Amino acid sequence: MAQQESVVDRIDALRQAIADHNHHYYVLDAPIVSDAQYDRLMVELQALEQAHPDLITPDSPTQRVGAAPLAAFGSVRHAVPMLSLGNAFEADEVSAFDRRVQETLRGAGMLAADEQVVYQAEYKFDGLAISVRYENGRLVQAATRGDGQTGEDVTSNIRTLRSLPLTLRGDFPDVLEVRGEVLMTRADFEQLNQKQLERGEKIFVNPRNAAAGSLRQLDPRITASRPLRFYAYGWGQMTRRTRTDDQHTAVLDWFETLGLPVSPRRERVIGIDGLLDFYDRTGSLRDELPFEIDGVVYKVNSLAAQDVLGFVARAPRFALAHKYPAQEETTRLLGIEVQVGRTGAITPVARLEPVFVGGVTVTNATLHNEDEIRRKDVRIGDTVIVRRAGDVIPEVVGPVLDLRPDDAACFVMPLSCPVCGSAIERPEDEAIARCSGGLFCAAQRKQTLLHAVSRKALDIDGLGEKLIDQLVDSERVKSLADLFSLTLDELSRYERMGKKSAENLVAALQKARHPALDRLLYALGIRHVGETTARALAQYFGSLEAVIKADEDTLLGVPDVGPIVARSIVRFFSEPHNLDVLNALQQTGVQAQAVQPSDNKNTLALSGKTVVLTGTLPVWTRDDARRHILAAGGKVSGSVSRKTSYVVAGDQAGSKLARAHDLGVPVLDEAGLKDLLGFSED
DNA sequence: GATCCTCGAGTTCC
DNA sequence: CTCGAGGATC
Repeated sequence: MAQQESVVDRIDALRQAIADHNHHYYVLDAPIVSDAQYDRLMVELQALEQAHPDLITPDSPTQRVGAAPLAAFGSVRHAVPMLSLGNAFEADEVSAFDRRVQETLRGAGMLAADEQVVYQAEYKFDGLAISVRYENGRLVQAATRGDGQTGEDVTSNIRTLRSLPLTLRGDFPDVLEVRGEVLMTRADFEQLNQKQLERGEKIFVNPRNAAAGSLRQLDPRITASRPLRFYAYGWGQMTRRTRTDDQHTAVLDWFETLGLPVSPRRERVIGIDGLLDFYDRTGSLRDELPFEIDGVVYKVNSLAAQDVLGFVARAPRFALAHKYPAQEETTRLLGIEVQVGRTGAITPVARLEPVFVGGVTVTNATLHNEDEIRRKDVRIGDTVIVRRAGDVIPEVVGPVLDLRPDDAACFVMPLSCPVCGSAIERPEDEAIARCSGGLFCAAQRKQTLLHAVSRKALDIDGLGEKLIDQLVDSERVKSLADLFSLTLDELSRYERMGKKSAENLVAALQKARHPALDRLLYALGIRHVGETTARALAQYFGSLEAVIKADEDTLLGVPDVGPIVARSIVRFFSEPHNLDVLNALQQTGVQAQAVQPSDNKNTLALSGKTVVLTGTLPVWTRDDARRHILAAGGKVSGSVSRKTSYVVAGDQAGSKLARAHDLGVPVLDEAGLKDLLGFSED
């Protein structure tokens, strides 16, 4: 008997401890035991319950994953309807909302003439709205929003969320319907997808879909394995309010004392200025939050005032959702075309039904390569999710499988180049397919020319895609050298070429006849020779002739040149066609400026240092900063590593700054960089 | 041989 | 910016 007693006590103690640890881990975000210790408690409890099945209760933590899979979700009628919120995108819509609230409250004598309304401002999570019902402190039911009146019964799935207590603590009311959002953090989402990938299961396109998919599992064991969180922001039926206060914020504070995870940021703000300020501050934090939000929500903080304001149709008049421009939208994938790049790389491009996302209308997006299309499983005719996040370049995230039409077609890589008809080849171990036509292919010739005249190469202004198209199509220009024999008169005959434009172009060509050696080398478009390698070659050899004469062994002596790059260079200069072009260039008076192979390297301020730039600097552009660093003997790199000497961070610095902190790399601002470079400040 | 780091190449819209 | 792949390093 006594032994039985102690088993009961032990089981109680274990359950209490596990609930406590869940609370610390998920709600307070401050775990007090290790995962291993937690697991040991759980294992002990399971063992005891197995030995004494009669002691198992439904709110034991072992019973989070309860019964067998469901055949279908039942439906639940909400005791108090789950409403949607009015939406605003623009500041003047928010002003109008605030004005209406003021008028109503003044009319009811609840707001003095010169008084501002007090609001609670909070995140609008991008997840799923859920209502969780507690009776006598026990979790008895959970439902989705559904149509607002009736939702789906997801009780057994919601019970598996460890952040949600199965029993409330403290001074709880008899009946409490907690309203909140189920979501997945970005980090958990990434991890889940990683796991799905390893197991060969389908990956989710974004945290929201992952959360929705996880919650809509008929087998709660699957839901239990998914890292879902819950944040409370409101309530439905509630038999008693806090006795102390009559404020929205106070009710949520009270929820916290009941052990419920409450929306982590809720500020009291005053008047329209407070609202818009919160919107702006949150907007600049948005990309760094651990979860995704699609806006913020404002609620009149006084509950008495909320009652007075009441409801219109299906939305409360006391609350408003202020949304950020969508970073993701869905649209239709009309087709997949291929582009031919300078090196012959065949890039599939998605043609999209125009869609407004992230502030611009997107019609095209790269799909990178065949593997990428397969990995994302996008098909022509699919409804796809398009994202245009912090970075500028739109991206097809993935298909909405539920909306896939029966006739959706897979992309097939063409066998021959759409421009020149040459075979398209893809080496076994490479991701990229290439047109084998070389410079026989007009697309490759055009891209090669565009590359040669680009800003970082010969920097010839006034030679855009349109003109190059015409020059190449008319066969007037077959190689880089032909550009330099263009005359004012013949240029004027091309479309959209006025006299002034033609003069400008001829002047730009004249200026480009004496490029720095590294620019010329880069302009030639030798495979594997980019800006950095071109500079290294120029430094090492000093003249174009020396580079042409160099054999593979000599080239291997150049920093950052290995066998593949060396072979590529030798091959380029042994190609008769390329030598012809170089001769022709010389004929038209193009002569690279010789470079002094430098040896004063170690005397400069930034010799041997690697600097990474991130964010927007207050005065200099990125390119200014780059040039100054190079001039001081430093290198500029794109990614932060342990070898990075400094990170120069400007406004809106992102992941690189975080990584710098992680690795203990010194961080400078623009002024710090200028100090280092010996610029005087004034 | 593995791992880390850096470079090259391709990309969208206005 | 992001990938893929070449080069350097241990």
